[in-house]
Amino acid sequence: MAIRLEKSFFKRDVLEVAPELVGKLVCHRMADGSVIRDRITETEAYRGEEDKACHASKGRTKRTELLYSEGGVFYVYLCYGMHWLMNVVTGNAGEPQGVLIRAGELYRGPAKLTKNLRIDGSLNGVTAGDPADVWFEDDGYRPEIITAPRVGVDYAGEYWKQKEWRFIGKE
DNA sequence: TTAGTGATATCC
DNA sequence: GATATCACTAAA
Repeated sequence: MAIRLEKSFFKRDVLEVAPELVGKLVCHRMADGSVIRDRITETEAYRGEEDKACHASKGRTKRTELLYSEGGVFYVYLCYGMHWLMNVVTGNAGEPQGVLIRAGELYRGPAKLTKNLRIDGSLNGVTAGDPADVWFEDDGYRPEIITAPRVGVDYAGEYWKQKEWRFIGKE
């Protein structure tokens, strides 16, 4: 039996939420009522203004403002003009933190995942669960988690580059 | 390895 | 208004 994750699940430190999100299911209800699901196999944590790889490191702007809201809010970002990347804000309001959903069991790769789940900018700022049509489910699956350095953060410098804030579910 | 793509931030 | 940047993918 699958349990829908409560908003409180996201109101914790991103370093607690990110690994726990691995193995969970992302669900998205379509306009016609059908639901698309995929199991998360890989996440990454982005935390704080001091984390140069985090968008919030550049300061609070219209775009990053969502990261400062409280846990459970989706932060969907268009990258390279054609790829939507899906994040979930964690922690309390005022603490810029977020989990990037990097890959699913069916759709590997952050942009493929959003493409196949029909995630796009219209979901930016939507709260998970609630009346929203996007939410997370826990069906009891607990994969073994392995950590690794984050991807695509060369520009963030050695210190942040080496942080093992990438969480991958082991088969 | 490179092209393609568009929103955002930063610089006039 | 103009340009540089970007947490990517697909094709070669």
